[in-house]
Amino acid sequence: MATLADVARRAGVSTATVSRIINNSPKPVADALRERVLAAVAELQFVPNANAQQLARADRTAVGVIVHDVSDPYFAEITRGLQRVATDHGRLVIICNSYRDPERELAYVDLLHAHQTAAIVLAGSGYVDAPITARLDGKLRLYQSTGGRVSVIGRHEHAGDAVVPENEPGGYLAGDALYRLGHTAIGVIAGPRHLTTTTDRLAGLRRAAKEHGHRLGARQVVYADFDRNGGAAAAATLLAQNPGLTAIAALNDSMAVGALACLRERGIDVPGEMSLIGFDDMPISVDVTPPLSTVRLPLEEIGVRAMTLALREGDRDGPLVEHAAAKLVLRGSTGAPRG
Amino acid sequence: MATLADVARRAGVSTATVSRIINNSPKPVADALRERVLAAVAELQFVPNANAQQLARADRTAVGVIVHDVSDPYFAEITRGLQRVATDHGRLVIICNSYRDPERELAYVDLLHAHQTAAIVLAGSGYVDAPITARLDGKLRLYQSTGGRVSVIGRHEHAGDAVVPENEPGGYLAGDALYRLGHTAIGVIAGPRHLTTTTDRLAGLRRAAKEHGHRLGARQVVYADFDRNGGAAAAATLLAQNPGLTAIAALNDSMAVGALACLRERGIDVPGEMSLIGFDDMPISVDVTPPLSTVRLPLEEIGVRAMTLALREGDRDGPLVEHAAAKLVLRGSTGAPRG
DNA sequence: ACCCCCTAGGTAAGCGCTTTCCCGGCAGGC
DNA sequence: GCCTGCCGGGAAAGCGCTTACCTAGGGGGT
Repeated sequence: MATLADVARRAGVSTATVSRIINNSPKPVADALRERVLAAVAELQFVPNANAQQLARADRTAVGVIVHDVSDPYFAEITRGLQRVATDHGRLVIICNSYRDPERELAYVDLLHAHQTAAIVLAGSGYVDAPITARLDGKLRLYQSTGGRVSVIGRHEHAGDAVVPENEPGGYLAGDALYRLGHTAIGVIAGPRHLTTTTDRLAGLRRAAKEHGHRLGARQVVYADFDRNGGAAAAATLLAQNPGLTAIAALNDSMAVGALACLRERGIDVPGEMSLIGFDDMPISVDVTPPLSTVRLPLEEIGVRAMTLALREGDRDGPLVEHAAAKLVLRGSTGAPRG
Repeated sequence: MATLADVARRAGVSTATVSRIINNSPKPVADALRERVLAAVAELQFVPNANAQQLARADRTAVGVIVHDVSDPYFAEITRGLQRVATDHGRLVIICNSYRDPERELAYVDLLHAHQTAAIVLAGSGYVDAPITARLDGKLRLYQSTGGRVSVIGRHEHAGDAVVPENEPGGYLAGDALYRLGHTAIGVIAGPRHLTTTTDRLAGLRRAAKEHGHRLGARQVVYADFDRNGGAAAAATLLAQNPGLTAIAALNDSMAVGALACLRERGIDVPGEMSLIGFDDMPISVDVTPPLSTVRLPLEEIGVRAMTLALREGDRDGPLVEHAAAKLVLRGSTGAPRG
């Protein structure tokens, strides 16, 4: 492990000179020296210790990202946007998966704080639980008070900037579309109860129901895990609990795909006998049969905007909140109920 | 930004004592003091500076992961396995996306080296280009010489441990299956030319062709970008260049899905008029219509094994190389050629 | 010819921790 | 009652860098 001092000794100069050269600081250095030092760096294969650099400079370079799970396409797409912007700014990104565990999320905030990251981006961490939210908020504020920036994707109930996807309006869009088509018996495949993404989207659906003179009864809503198999199981439950069902709204596309598989298995034609609508507009939605009607959220763009906020200089104008609009995308999985 | 010294002052003890307490070092400390210090830590909301800790301790904690793109389902699944193991070991994971750019990959190796990560896991970085491979190898060796561990997913041509997916045998499996069904005019949608994943899988396909008394001509192989749209475009090219084609092998499932979309668009029945086989067995493969025949690679398990290797203590027995077997999965997208 | 100032490089003081070494005091053994 | 040994705690030396400050020359202006 060659150090700066080794290089300095080798080149016969002081460590200050070496430091200046490798950081190409504005201070002028004679070409001869520069060459000699660079040669020494190469010979010794010197790689500066980033920890020492950060400590000495007191600057913050990397940015931390906490998501539920990068392997979930929803977060994968957001992450892609986050990464792109960070990379453009020459920032290293540290990605942490919380796996929807609030405690793990809290631990990661501490960790990223301890590592002096320049910013923390939280994606998808809207918890219904108030104590959790308060603790998270406390940690984030502390982090901010030491100079860190925070940017949240989801409900804006934390310190820091936010880009909030229109989940409630999106839910409304889905419900409204179904009711307009003439459906009256609608089943909902919801996500985990403790996430605001679930409660918000569901609230939108309920608003649409009300507006059309209906309501969603307890057995019309089944909670699942935001993944394909959860969706398939929930669809089965829904079918069993609601004999006259003509439409299903899933709160994300993964679950909708699972529901579709369940329906196919039972020989229920979509959209002939059952309409199905998803949420998010994942890339795969267009490739299933029939292609999935859904509510589109500009995920990658959300990531881009969140990282842009996280990297902006100065927050003199206080926290910024941006909204990302939901848009209805009608494809082949929805239609009017049969006669 | 409260520091250790602040806490010490506040509690009226030396920094050494505070350090011992927060790290609960084996050295005994009187309970009264401990309480006082802990109280001070809480009041000041002290969060230790991880950079300073790493510098002082000279230990390595985080582990770095370099993948092409986490938002690609292939890498998402591998990453999930990597993460799980790392988390179980209490390690922070730093994920870096190289976007298949060798230069960026090299830069990331330096970066992770500089940050004193305990290990670097490289996923998917098999480049056909020899100079690139050599440079990568040089950097990895240097990193190893300073105590870092390296673990590679893919061809084993680097220093360090490796888990190598059986790409060539997998390609053979796909080709063999097609020829056995009676196909003779087979088109191939390959990945980027500069990746060994492409060349290895293609080599397997060629071996199968040869064994069955055929060969793959230049216009039977089209290179694309390992993504859906690349696959769709390649399928169109293949169709145009090979009038009598009865089967297509795509070198990954994303491209196969794209090809499927292309065929559907043109009203070509799968598998009636055209058989299609993919590679990887992505989660979505079972949800398209018809479900995709493919070659399964245990991706998450590959991730698990790679991280396990990366985290193992001591390498007294030299680098370890493990293989991950490919397995043929026949579903609905393949059949015998029509009459 | 003198002075001043600018330039190139070195010296050394940190950055926030950890840890070795040392010291004072107490208990126990003889 | 004195010495030994142990225990709790502090002082201080780093870890590998950066950078403010200082110094020694050398060139130009008058």
